[in-house]
Amino acid sequence: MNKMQKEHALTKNQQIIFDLIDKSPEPMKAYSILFNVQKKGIKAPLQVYRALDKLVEIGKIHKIESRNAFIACHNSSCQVAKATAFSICEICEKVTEISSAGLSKYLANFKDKDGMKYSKYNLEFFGLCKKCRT
Amino acid sequence: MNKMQKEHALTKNQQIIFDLIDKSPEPMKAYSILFNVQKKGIKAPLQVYRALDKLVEIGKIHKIESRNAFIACHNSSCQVAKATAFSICEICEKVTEISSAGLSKYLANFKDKDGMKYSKYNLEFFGLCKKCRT
DNA sequence: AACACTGTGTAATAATATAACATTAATATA
DNA sequence: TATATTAATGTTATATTATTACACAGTGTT
Repeated sequence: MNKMQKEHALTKNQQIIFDLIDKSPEPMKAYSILFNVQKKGIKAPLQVYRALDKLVEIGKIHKIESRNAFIACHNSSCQVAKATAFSICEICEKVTEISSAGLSKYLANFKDKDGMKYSKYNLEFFGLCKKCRT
Repeated sequence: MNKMQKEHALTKNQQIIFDLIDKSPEPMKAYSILFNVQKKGIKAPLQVYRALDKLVEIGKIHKIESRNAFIACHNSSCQVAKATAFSICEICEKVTEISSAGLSKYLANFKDKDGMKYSKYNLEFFGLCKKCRT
């Protein structure tokens, strides 16, 4: 734990929404989040989207782009959301964050034809999970 | 050209929409497509989405998930949309399809912790393009 | 105090995508 | 040829996802 890397204190709305996503076994969609936090006083879509934007920015959650849904980061080293990879089951829609040193190293070092390197990426793998394969 | 691999004949709507996307120097969004083809008799969003779905399915176009936009496939070998990679400039939004044998081989062979292999994936790299870097 | 910055609350609306139903065209097979 | 089947179309309405615009509150500076 680096003291310089101050733990980002969440605001009330951010904390409520992060807790909900973090508890969820599956990615949550914005309006489903909204529905679930209305009893806590968060009434409008914008309140949800603002918290989501911030949580994504600081790397506490990730957006699954192909599903328009959000998942808590389970990659402890992930302070900033800049290099993400997921596996997605096309039947049950289970999503798992992939943390593979080899993969992240390969992608972080990947250069395109012009020799350009990219520090930020998002990768989504699709297939069938163990359960759904049987 | 394999005779068994019949060239998919596009229907009228599919052809109109493919031509438009193919001509476009940048990814196009569904409602922008709709606006542009209304003079050709395509009047409703659903007509556009149906054509887009089919075109994606047969690999003639790809969806840029992080942008909700569509780009024509420029990877001649891409008969089916199952393994895609793009670079996206965060300033000018220029999108380029990456065709790297090394990358696609690496990803096609990637196994997660459970030994699971995925035949389908989508990868989006973010950064600054040449022009925007200067 | 004045200012900048971040977050909040609220209403309205924009942008993206699908459901449901009726019809027509294309393909296949009896 | 007839008929069954599948894929595509046309249309209306609606669902889902996300942002704009504006007013205000808290915190930390200068």
